[in-house]
Amino acid sequence: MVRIKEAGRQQVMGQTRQRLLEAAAEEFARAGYPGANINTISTSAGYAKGTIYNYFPSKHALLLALIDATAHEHLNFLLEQVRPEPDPARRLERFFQAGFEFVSLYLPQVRVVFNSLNSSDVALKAHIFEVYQPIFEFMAGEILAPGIQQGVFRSVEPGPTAMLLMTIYLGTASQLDTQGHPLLDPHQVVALVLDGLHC
Amino acid sequence: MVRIKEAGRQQVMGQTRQRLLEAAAEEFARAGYPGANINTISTSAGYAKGTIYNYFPSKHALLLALIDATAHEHLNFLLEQVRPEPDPARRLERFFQAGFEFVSLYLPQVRVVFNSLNSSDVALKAHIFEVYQPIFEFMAGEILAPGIQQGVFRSVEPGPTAMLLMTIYLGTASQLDTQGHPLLDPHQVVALVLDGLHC
Amino acid sequence: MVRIKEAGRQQVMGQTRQRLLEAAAEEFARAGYPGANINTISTSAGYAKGTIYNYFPSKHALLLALIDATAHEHLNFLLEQVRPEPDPARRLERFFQAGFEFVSLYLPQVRVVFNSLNSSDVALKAHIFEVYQPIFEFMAGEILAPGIQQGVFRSVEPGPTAMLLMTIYLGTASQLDTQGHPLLDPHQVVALVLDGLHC
Amino acid sequence: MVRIKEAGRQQVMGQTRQRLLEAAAEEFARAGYPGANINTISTSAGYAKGTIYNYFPSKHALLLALIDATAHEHLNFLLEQVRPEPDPARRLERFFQAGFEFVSLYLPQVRVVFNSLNSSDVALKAHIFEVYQPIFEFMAGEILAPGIQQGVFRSVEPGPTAMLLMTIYLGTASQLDTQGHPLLDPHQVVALVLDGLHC
DNA sequence: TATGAATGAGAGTTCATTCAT
DNA sequence: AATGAATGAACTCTCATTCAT
Repeated sequence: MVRIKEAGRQQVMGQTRQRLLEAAAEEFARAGYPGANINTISTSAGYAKGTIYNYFPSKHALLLALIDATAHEHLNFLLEQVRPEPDPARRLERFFQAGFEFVSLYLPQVRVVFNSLNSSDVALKAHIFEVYQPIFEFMAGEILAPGIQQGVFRSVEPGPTAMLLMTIYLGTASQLDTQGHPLLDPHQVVALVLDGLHC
Repeated sequence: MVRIKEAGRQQVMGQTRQRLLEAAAEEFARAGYPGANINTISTSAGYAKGTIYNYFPSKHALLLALIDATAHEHLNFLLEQVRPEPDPARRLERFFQAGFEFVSLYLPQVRVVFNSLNSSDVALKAHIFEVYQPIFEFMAGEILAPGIQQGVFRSVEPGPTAMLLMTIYLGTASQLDTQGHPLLDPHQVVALVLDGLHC
Repeated sequence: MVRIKEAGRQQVMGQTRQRLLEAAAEEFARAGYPGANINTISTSAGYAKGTIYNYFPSKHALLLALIDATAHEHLNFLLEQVRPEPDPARRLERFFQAGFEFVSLYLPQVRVVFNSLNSSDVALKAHIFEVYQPIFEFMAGEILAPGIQQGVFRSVEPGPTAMLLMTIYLGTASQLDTQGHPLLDPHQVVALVLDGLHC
Repeated sequence: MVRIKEAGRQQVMGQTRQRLLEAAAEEFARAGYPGANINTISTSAGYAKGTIYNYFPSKHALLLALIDATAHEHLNFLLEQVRPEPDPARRLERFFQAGFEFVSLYLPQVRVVFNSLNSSDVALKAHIFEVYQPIFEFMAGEILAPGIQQGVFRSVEPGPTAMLLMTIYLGTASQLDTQGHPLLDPHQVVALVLDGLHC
């Protein structure tokens, strides 16, 4: 019985936490981390001001938690969409397509990550690189390396090229007009990148 | 005599304004606009905290002035470096090289512009697009269009492609390690882009 | 139970608000609106400086709230003291007596209203006239008009005369020496005014 | 020659000082003493910010100088207009008429004096009473006392009654609508006061 | 005498955080 | 677990005043 109660509480807590993270993404994306208002986050999630401190010890911890959760979702989404495709060139294409789709589904979250990446907080950037490491590795190890080996891609260095592609991906996908639609067509971006990589 | 005095004062005012803009670039780049501290800007420029308000009526006006000045320098620098080269492909190459060089010379300024571009302030983004319009036009009208006409580049639409290249340029050039060196080699970026554009 | 808790909280909030309004009256009266220090108000009410912003969104909103509350008290006090008296001349007498008494009971509040009336803020003056309208109407409609009808007062125009009497009332009642005692005897003022009005 | 130069300088200084005092009256009347901006005063008088400090050592000294100059003008104006009339009742009438006229001619100046009188700065109020003493004495000694002696006025105490009348005068004369016209008709005020004083 | 760049104390206001309920 | 009144450090901005020219 205690166990059931415990489980119920955990579920409630999980739901509350989830709502708070979503509201945090919106607010951080809207105003930037320093300009974001923690009280606004809590109330726009439907709770009182103090509630958020039952889940996150500080504003900064909230940002980190949000980044971690986003990286986790990001990776899962990409792996799920891209891995079924065996061909390296098509994988790269799918990567960009799925990536653009993820951005449109999780726009505030991605903007928070992307803007944090452009901040000057060294520790924060390091943290993001760390949690995004699996995606870099996936790009380098499961897309570029096989493509080069199979003679589909030019013989580039997988590491720096993965960095370049990720930079292009995040930079282009996060350029949006006022309605939130991408300024750039993912196909166009993919075309340019693929032409640049093909043998 | 009055004229000389007047000129002297203007020079002093210009110098002060210049110093304040430089300090503002550093601080905005370091902390982002909402996190930047105006008093820090003024004092780190060597003045008392109130002095900055003799030159810029508000924090936001300071940001706009900084962006305008940067766009102006940016354009002049690129035109001066790129226009002497007649060949479109080499022009594009020089554009990226000069662009990366400008970023390394004016790193904080560029970061401010770039981060502002990723902010959610619609009016601010519109302003940036407006003052950067000449560079877009230069890329579209004096690099891409002639290249396509001369059969050097594939027949892409100059407008959107200029946008894409500018996005790639700014996105890659502003990725820097902790020492301020670019994470990505401009040659590599240019190579990818040129291969993507060539016929 | 929730209800009781809710009621308790409302009471606390009401008490805090009340204390802040009293402290505001003192400070505004002492230094005038532009010279008043909001932090002083909050701390002299026994709270930290930020607390006042939980109750009033700005210094100006605080002034308006204070004026409204004062007008409300002012009207209630006068009606309660004056209405029991049926005779118009004695009503006028009681009006001045009760008015002077109110001023001595709510000295800072009245000074704030009176000084605001002498400010150059047109919107503010209009607001005061609006919230004080019921007292003007009481004077014109329930003192002067019946008095004229009953042949006790000369046949003056109730509207402008009410304005004149209110001006004299507020002007004389708010003239106080350094100990806060009125410089002028209400009886003397009433005598002058009544002699001026009698047939 | 030196003398002439000296005289010329004095005249220039007198003119500048005069302009500054006029601008100060406008600004103090508009915004109240604490809200008034010294730089605005100097520039709206046609000088640079610093100039005013060549004439008045501080903002407060400027206020005092303005009050002194106003009291001086006020007294001269009233004496000149009222003394030619020998009859006490008509003197009182002229006093109010001339008083209202002075207010309309020197509106900002009078408002500054009147508002200063309603401030809580004890020293300031004492100063005003001191410089306005001659007007009080004129009212008591050259209007009320003769009127009582000649049996025109009721046997009131000249001192407090002078205070009452001055309060009524300043209070009613300074009530103005948004166009700067008096809310109250001086004839009406005089009628009420005279009826209250007559035997 | 007039100037205006520079100063810095101090204002109004915001908001991350605490904690008693 | 949720609340929201209270806190006070820190922020943007104002402006009386100084002083070298």
